[in-house]
Amino acid sequence: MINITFPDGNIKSFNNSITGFEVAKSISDRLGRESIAMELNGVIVDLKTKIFKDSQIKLITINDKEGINILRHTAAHVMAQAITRLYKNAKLAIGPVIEGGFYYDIDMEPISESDFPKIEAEINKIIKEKINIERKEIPKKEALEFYQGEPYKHELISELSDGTISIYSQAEFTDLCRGPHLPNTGFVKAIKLMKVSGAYWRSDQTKQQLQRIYGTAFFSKKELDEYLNFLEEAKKRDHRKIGAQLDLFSFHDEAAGMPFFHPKGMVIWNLLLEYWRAEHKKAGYLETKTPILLNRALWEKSGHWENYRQNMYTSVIDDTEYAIKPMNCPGGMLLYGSKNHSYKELPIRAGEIGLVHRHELSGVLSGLFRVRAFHQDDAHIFMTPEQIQSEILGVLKLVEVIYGTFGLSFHLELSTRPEKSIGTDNQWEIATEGLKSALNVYGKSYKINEGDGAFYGPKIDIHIKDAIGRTWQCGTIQLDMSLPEKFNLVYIGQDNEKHRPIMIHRVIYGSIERFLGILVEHFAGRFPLWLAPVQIALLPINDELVSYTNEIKADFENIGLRVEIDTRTESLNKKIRDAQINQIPLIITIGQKEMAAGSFSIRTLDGNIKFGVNKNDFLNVLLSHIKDKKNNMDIWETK
RNA sequence: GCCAGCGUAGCUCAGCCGGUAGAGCUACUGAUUUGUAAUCAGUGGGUCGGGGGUUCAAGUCCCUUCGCUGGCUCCA
Repeated sequence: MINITFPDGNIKSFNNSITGFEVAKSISDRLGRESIAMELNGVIVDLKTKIFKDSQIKLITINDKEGINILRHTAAHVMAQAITRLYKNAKLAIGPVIEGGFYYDIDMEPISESDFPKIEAEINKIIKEKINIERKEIPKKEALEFYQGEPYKHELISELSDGTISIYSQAEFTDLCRGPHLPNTGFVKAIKLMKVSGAYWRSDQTKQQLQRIYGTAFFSKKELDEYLNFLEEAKKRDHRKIGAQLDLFSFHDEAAGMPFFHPKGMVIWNLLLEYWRAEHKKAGYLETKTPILLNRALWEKSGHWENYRQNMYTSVIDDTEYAIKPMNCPGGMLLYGSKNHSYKELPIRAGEIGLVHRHELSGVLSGLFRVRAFHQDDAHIFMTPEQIQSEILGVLKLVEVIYGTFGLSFHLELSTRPEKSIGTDNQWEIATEGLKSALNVYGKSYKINEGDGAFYGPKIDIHIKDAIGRTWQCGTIQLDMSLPEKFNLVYIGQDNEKHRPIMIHRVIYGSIERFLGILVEHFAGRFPLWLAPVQIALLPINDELVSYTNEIKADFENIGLRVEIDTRTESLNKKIRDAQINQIPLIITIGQKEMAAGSFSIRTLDGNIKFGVNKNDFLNVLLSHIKDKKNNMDIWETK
């Protein structure tokens, strides 16, 4: 007899070599049906694993978080099985679980999404068959022999340490796998192939290109549908689509990856910068501007010519080579170096809305999210080592204020020294500790990415979370120990000696283009009043009211509101519809009643209408809503 | 840059096995003067992404090039 301890502390006795499944069934039929794996003494294993000694177990059911990864892992096997049935020459590489689903890299003839129905039909057949999934452990030697005809598996196994190797079989299909897996294929209730793309074996361009087939799987059709709805929702928010609909920006073949901003897009752009400037001024920043085109000698000095050359646009002018800046920092270094600095001046916080160009690979361009020309809301802070902590804290506080205004929450990640890096151990120590202590004082928990820092210094990355839960890295704070050295930047200390300043690069919006794109998706095109390109649509209900409505328009414009009047000879319904489609937050219809009473009927984007609103009451509410940069669309809400 | 898919009017899309391009919306014109999500009628608008080829004939087939989409890779 052995004793099994459950998470709630209960202990039950069972016969030796009982399996997890039998334990589950002994508790309840339902648990027997819904359990798919178990945590045995802290390790997640198959439900069929036999238990030989007193153990702690936690059953994992289809309702547990761990369950979904096991499911998707099995789903990847089921997909691979279906493909090997349909494509006899297919050679399997790897098939991991990823966020939102799984993929399998397979060496096979190129396929397209039109092949999916056929594969899915085979997958569903395998699921219906409820094929038992068996784990076997065999010596490495035997595994190598078994996978003689599968070059990728063979390579993977040969790299494993000697000893036994686990393989999983379901009917004629066997795959090298650590596991665990579902008890049988019938547990995969809802599976869908998502997309296919090329991927290199081991991500190496010189190696064989494989077909990477993506899929996702859930324990129920309902969850799958919910997930597909989420993707649908994300698609609806696509800034490329909304940007065109709302006439914010466009792209043209003549300048691939370089956005053109339309007047309405520029309204948002300018408001973002206006706000940025106001907050930075409060935080003690100065604003600077450096040229876009700088000669080769500068880029050689900064190291970009050597390290970043393939991303830089270059040109020859009067026999001299020039490069269009991909980063603002070298220009910023020249600015600092253009005069002497005393320790009394430090910290110097020099902001720059800098236009940079980077020649990104054609395949990676994507709307405003990945462009070849963009503006960074850059700033270089020059300081003494003692000021690191307070300066980092200052940036974090600014980040909090600015993101908060848009209703974006965020989390922090610290990246430390990578293998390939410059600088001394001591410098890295000071810099990394400086960042850490600032983060600790700031008090928000953060994630550490060991070895993920820039070659010139450690950094803090700031990831924001949008309205539908997606995260985006926007802000970053990078300590740079290299550039001040290369440009021989100094300040005169209290000791009357020259000292090397510590420098940080930091951005908050990151790329203004990209941040604007994120905001489009975050708000789904429904910008809060303070940001809306057009805040109010004025709709006279007939031609006789046009001149009175124009007077109101002039009044509104005089107090700084952005207003459009719709004088087309269309029905009121049509005008309302168009204003709503254009996401104009407030629609004011002007009829004889309003003109007589001097009041407004105000319709908001949610379709609610308030009739007979007093003009001054309305303006008071409206102006304070805008001034406070409120995110809620309901201007009548007081908080 | 690599793989796959796509590119027809300002927008969304149709166009079969090759036979010489079509709808809705938009724009414009006219009528209608509208009370909270599409009034009616008419007119205009396309070197079918560019170049080359096959063919009596190419939006349709082939090659090439540019761009877009999804990935890979890169970047961080």
